[in-house]
Amino acid sequence: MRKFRKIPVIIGPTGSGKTSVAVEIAKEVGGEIISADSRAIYKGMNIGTAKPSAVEQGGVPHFGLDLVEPGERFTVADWKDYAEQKIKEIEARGYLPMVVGGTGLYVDSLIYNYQFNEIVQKSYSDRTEMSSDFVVFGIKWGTNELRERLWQRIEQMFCSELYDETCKLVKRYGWGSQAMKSNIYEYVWKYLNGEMDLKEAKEKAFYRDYHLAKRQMTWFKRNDKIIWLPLDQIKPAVIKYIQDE
RNA sequence: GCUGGAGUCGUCUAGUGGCUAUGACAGCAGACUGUAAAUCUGCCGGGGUUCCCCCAUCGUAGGUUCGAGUCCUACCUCCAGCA
Repeated sequence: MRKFRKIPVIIGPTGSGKTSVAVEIAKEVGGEIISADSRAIYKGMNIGTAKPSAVEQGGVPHFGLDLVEPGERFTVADWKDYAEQKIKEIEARGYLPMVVGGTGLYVDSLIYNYQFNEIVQKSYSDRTEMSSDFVVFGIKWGTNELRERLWQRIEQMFCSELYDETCKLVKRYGWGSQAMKSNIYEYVWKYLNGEMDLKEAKEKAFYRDYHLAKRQMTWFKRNDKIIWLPLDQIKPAVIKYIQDE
């Protein structure tokens, strides 16, 4: 059994290509993926959250998907406990845990070992050094390239499967939960109801995505230990890092 | 060609004689340790010594007025209707 010294973490804004590159790496090094994504935890939200499909998972075990129903309470603290548990389990089986996702708060709760015992307002400046158990790789894109990718993704997403998914979600959960309101489902629904034309719905969905990507980048900028690389250099860099250990 | 309507920031928009030209979207930057794809903040005509100061600005050019985005005249552009 091989013992890895550090757990690779792959982060990046939405639409940066985390999922596919992580799966490729996992296949080569015997990895299993823990998703750090606050939307992928919800059952029934698949296309609209760009959750990796069975095909996209490519046989690599994924954790952190479909944990709760929309509207159910699931906090950072819950996610941190879950992720730590999974890391132990995966390592016990002799595989490499990989943390992959764009929810900065989730990732930081793990790599900075946030304590949630008591509810105290803390800030970024209060936190301690990043844990040496992890190495963080960030997928870097130029503004225009990322915008183009996000737009392409929106164009592909708007299809009958997404419409079906939206209708099911609305019927089952309504609009009460934050999970529903925060997504592109709102615009899909308005389009389906004739409140927006297709162009407008896609535009709004795109802006929501892009704004999210910007906020994610603002968050990640605080961590100067992140190794930023273009998408096509992530895989070789991560594999080299693992093999050199 | 005639008649009517309209031209305000990248886009849409408020404004009908009075202090500093609204608001939204987009854009930029930032905060954020218990639902974070959430929530929240600043900038957003140009320049500077940036809690302040200077200059510019509502299609263009004039005019009326103490004072004009607002009223008047001409011209330009767009839209609608009539020819």
